[in-house]
Amino acid sequence: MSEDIAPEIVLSLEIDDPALADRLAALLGNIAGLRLANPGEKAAATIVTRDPRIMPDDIALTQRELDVLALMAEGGSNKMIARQLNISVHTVKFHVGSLLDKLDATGRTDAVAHAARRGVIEL
Amino acid sequence: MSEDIAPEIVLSLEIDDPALADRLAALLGNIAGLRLANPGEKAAATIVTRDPRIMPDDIALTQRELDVLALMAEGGSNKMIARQLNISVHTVKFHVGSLLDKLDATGRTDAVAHAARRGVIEL
DNA sequence: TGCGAAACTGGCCGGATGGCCAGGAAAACG
DNA sequence: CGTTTTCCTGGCCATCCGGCCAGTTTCGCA
Repeated sequence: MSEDIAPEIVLSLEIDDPALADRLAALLGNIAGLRLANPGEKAAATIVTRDPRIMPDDIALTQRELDVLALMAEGGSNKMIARQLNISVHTVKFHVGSLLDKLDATGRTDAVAHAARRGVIEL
Repeated sequence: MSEDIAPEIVLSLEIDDPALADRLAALLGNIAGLRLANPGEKAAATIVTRDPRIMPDDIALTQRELDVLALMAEGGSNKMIARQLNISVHTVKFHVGSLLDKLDATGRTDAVAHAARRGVIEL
């Protein structure tokens, strides 16, 4: 009988789907040694949905665009990216333009943010 | 269409701390309507640890810098940010400069990426 | 009361960025 | 073979970005 301390594990929920969130909350609501976090409370762990938001086919990124995008996320300038990929700055600009278009972004920063949100890249 | 009455929720664990992972696995192991994912199995949700990588005090961001940073992450240009915050473009540049310095970033895109990685902002 | 930090503003300028134009080369596919 | 897609390159140019200089105001705190 280890009746010493009750190391209650606090879990927080970050689930978009309301139905799933409700079911999880109901299942986890009354388990000994486990508790759901109150709003604002810091939790030991978080339950999240790992839904890789799927990219519509019509805005699928080409391999080269993914290459450029990855280097953009590392803070690389067009010149640096060009050197990395052994292509000209013009070509980098071309791919960046396509990325801005496909990701519906206003600039390279927005493009990286959008891509990260969609799970296309991992920061 | 025969729909299951008891749609088992499959959860996967992504916990670094072995002790915490074990305790969670034990607690969640025998709950009706809930199951832990087998290796490779895709889960409805994932339990992760949210370690908010703490920002060293010497590079703590001021409130205004956080304001600017948030708008940067939305893809805002200096001009747009200036309008949003009712300050001049010069002031925005001033804060952006501080952010690049504190976040050790080469540009605004890199700054947003760094901030997101450190958990300073949420994309 | 004085001092420092934060916020704010300005000018200047080299370089980066993004949009537009126009093409060429190679591979896949019907 | 012709067509499409992807990748690649160039020029031109308006705008944006970021770094440098210098300044004022406001606020909290010693």
